[in-house]
Amino acid sequence: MGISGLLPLLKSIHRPTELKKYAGETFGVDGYGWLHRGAVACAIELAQGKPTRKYVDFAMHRVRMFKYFGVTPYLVFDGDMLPSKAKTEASRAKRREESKRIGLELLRAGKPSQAYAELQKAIDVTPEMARHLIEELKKEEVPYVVAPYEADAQLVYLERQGLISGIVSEDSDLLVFGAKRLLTKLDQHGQCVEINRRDFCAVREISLTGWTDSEFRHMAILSGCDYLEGLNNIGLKTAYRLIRKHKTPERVVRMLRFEGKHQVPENYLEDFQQAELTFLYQRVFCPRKQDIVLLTEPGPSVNVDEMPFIGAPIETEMARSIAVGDVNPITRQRIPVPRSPGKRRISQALAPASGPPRSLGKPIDEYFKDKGSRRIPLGEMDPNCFAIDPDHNSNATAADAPRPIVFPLPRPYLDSAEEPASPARPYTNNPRLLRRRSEPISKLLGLDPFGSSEHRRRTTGPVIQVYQDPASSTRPPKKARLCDDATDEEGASATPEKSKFFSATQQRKPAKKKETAQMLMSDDSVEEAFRSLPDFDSWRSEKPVKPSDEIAIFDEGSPEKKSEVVLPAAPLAESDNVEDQVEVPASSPLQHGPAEESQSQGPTAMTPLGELLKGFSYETARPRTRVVHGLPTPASSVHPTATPKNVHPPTTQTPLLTPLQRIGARALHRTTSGPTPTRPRTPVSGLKPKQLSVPSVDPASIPLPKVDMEELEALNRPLGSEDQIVPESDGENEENDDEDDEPKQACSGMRLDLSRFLYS
DNA sequence: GTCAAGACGTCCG
DNA sequence: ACGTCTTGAC
Repeated sequence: MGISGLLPLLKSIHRPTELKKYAGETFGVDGYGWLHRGAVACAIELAQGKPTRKYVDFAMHRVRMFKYFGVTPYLVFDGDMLPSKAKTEASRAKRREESKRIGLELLRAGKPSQAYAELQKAIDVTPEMARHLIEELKKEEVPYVVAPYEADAQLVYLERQGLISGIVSEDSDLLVFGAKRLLTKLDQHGQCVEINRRDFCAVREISLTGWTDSEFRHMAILSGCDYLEGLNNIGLKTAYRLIRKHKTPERVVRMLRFEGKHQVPENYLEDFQQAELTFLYQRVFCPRKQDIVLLTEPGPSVNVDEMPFIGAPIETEMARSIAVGDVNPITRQRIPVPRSPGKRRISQALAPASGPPRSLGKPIDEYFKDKGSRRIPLGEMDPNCFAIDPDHNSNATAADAPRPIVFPLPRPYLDSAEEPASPARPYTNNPRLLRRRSEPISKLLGLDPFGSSEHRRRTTGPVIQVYQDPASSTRPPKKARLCDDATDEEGASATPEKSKFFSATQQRKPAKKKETAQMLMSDDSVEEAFRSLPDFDSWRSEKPVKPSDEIAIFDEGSPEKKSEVVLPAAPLAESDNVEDQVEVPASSPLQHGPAEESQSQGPTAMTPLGELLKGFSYETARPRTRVVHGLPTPASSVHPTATPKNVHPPTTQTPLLTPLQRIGARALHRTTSGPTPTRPRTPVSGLKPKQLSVPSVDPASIPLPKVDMEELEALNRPLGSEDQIVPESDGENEENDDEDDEPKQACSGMRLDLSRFLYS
C-alpha cells in the first residue's frame, strides 16, 4: 500500500541501476514482499493447506541473486500490527477469507485460472512462513531481523544506524518514514531503480526543493496513508499544494474547513498527528542494543506513554525472541521449528563459520557468542527443543537462541559520523553542507507544528544535478497549477525576488511566451537557482554586475538556451571541497554564517547579489543549490529530457570557452565529484570525452530521458568503494576523485557497464 | 462552452 | 499502470 502515487510522482528522480553496482554493500529488504511474491507462485497449494515451500525457494533465489551480485541482503520481517492498523488488517483478513472461499470454489468448479487469480488475493504471509525462510537464512548466514511491528520502520532504522546502506522495497511508505536510499522495481536480472532522498530537490513533477522531511511527511499523510484515510478528492498533488501553501497541517485543515469544499472529519487533526507520530516514533528493534527502541529518539517533549498507537512496549527478552524469529510476534507463542527441508545443507550449516567477517569488533562478537548453538542446524533439531514453558523461554532464548546475524558494514563512513551515509554513488558528502541544508526551514520560522525535532540524520540537501529547465515546454502548465496559489501566499519575501528576476528577464524577451514566464515565476526552482547562483558571487567580486545583467548572460547565448542556463539547480552538493570558488556561500543570511566555507571566499559572501537576496528571508533559508552558469560547455547543462531544440544548437557543441568560463570550468572541474552540470571530468576510459557532452549524443538514442550523461557517469563510477577506501576523507583530500584516479579503485570492471548503459 | 489536471477505480503482471 | 470521471480554470 503505502502512499499511492508517490513513486510515480518521483519518477523524475528514478535512477535506473543494477544491483551489482552496490556490490560490497548491505541492503535491507522487506521479507514480507519476497514471501508474498513467492507465495503467489503457490497460492493454490497454500489455500488448500498443502505443504509447500515454494515461497521459501523464491525468497532464497533472491537471496542468491543478491549474493551473486555481491550485495548482502538483510531481511526484515513484519512483526505485530499496530493498533491503528488493526482495523484495516481485520477487514483485509476477512477479504482474504472471502477470496479463499471463492477461489477454492472456482477450483472445484474446474476453473483453475480464475481460481488462481482469486487465491492470489487470499495470500496471507504468516510468521510461520517467515520462520521457514529464516531457517534457510540462518544456514546461509544471511542477516535478518523480525521487527516488533512494521518492517518499514525497522528498515529505516537499520538504515539510519548504518547497518544497511539502503532499502530494497516497493513500498513508498519507506520514504515517508525517512528512508534515504530506496531501491525499487528490482527484477530478476538485478535491474532496479534507485530513489534517493537527497534527490528530492530534483523532482520535476513538483518542487520539493527545500522541503523538510516533516513537510514531505505531512503531504503524504494528507493524501492518505496506512495510518489515516485521505480526505476526499485530495490526492498527492493536492496535498502538495496545500502543504506548500499553508505550510502546516493545522492551517491546511483550517482552510479546508473554512472553504467547505472538503469535508474534514471532526477529529482529523488528532488522527493526523497520531499518524505522524507513528511515522516518527514507531518501535523497532535495535540489533546493536539488542532491545526495543523508538525509530526516532524522542525529544524531551515527547511523551511515549501517551502514544499507544505506536505499539505497546515489548519486554527486552521477548523482543529478542521475536527478532530472531523464535516467537510469533503477534501471538507471542513460540513458533515450532519447521521440520528440516534441508538435509542437504547440514554440512554447510555445520561448517565452521566462514560466514561473517570475524574481526568486526565487539558488537558482533556479541552476536556470535552463542555461536555454538547457532551452528546446530535448527532444522534438524527436535522441534520441541524450543518448546519451553513460556515463563522460562524468554531467558533461554536470549542466551542461547540464534540471533540475527548482523554484519557491520565495511563502510566506515557510516559509523563514523553523524552524517552517515552519504553514500556512494554520485554523491559525496560534505558534512558541513548537509548540515546546513538539513536545517528545517519551518523550524527556523517557527512554523513546525509537531516540532520537527526529528532526526539528526536527515538528508535533505540537493544533491543530484538537476537540469530543470523551466522553459521547457514539456511541463509548464502542470507545474504552474501546482505552484501558483503557493506563490500568491508566499508573502512579500518571495515575491520580490521573483519579480526582480523576471522583470529583468521579461524585458529581455517580452514577446516570449507569456505563459512560460508566468510558469517560471511560479516555479520556485527558479528562485532556487537564482538565489544560489554561485558564481555570481565570485564573478562579482571580480567584476560586479547587476543581477539582471547576470541573467542576461544566460539569455544571450541563444534564447532557447536560457532554460538550460537558468536552472541547473544544483548539486554540487556533493563536492567535497565545496567551498571553493564555485560554491556560493551566500545566499542564506539566515541560515549560516559564511564563516567556514569561505576562506578564500569570505568577501564574496556579501556581494551585491548576496545583499540583494537578503530580503528573501524565507526563500533564502532554504537549502541552496548551485547553479552552473552556462559556462562550461552548455552541453553539460542540457538535460536529456530537454527538447531537441535545446540540444541541437551547434554552438553547444563547441567547447569554446570564454576566459571566464574557463575559470569557472576549472573550478568546477576541480572541486566537484558528484554529477554536476559542469564540463565533464575526464571520462572513464573507453569513452571519449566527446561522448559525454550531450550534444554529441542523439537525444533520440537515449531511452531513459531522466538520466543525464553526467549522472550516468557518476552512477557508473565506483563511488561506493571510494567511500570505503577513503573512509575518513573529510573531503579535502580528494581532489582528484572524479578524475583519473579511478583506475586505482577496485572497479575497473564497472567501466564496461558505462558504455553499456550509455548505448543500451 | 472547452480543456486539462487530478482523483479514483479497475485491471494487469 | 491504465482508463474514466469529476472538477476547476479559462
